[in-house]
Amino acid sequence: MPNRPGTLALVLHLSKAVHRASSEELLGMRLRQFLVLSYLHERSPSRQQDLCETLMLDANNCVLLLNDIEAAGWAERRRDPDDRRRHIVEITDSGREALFRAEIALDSLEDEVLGALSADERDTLRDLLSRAMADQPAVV
Amino acid sequence: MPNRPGTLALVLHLSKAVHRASSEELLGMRLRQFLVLSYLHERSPSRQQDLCETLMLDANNCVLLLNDIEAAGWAERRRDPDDRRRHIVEITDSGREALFRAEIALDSLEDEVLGALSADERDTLRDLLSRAMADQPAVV
DNA sequence: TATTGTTATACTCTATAACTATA
DNA sequence: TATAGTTATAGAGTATAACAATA
Repeated sequence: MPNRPGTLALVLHLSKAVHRASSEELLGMRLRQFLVLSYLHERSPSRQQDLCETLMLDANNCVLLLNDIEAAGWAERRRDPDDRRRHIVEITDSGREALFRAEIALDSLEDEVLGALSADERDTLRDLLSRAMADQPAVV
Repeated sequence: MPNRPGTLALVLHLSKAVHRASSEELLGMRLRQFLVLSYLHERSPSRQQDLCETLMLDANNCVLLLNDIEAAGWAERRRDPDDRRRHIVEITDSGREALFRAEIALDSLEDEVLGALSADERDTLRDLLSRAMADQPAVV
């Protein structure tokens, strides 16, 4: 009969710890907004649909999130000329600056949350998580 | 300027993938109930307060969660004779059985979510996560 | 007076369904 | 008819404050 706290349970707990440790005040934005801008920083312009799927957001949720981000001036949406039903999302210079500041803040938060691990161990952790995520069906 | 998806962002994404992949139907209980029973399986009887702190649950949230778990017959609460303000929580045989079935289900889910990693790599991941979690301030 | 647990309440996040426009 | 995005609405999860019982 298994009993040790499983790997997935640990992932859930650590995620909760990150949510608790992060605040809008610290990042200058909400955590979910940060994740969107991080995505856009790597792939911009990007189709709204791809963004939603990769970040595992409901279509509805995605719209509301992008509304706020666009209102903050961090990204812009425009119609795809090839298929006017689609939206193309692109990060703005202001968005990159906000993202940069948030990343600095998140680095210090990472020191806090992963303080028990050495630099090498954090690299290992990151590599393992990255490969696990790449295999997720929802991710494009 | 940093740009790679950070380790913490990966933790958040993987956590979301776990939430998405798990269902009450699959586990026979809710994910949050599973986490409580897992805790109790290791430390039972346990003070309600300790349980709340370790699982990073609000006092309120903890009460509601334990209400449901107790109603399902998976755990019991009783007053602490030494301090009648406190509650002692103890898992029941029925709770252990339900936990066991859920763990079996979660194992297959782990295969799904961590399918990209070898057994050794999963052990490494579990070790790193476990040590990171042990260092969290909220955890008793 | 301080603490543990509970209740009441509201807020955030997420999910479902119906609607608009484009194809 | 089908799809991308939006809107409206409800549900789940979480947080805040007031309360009761006990110390």
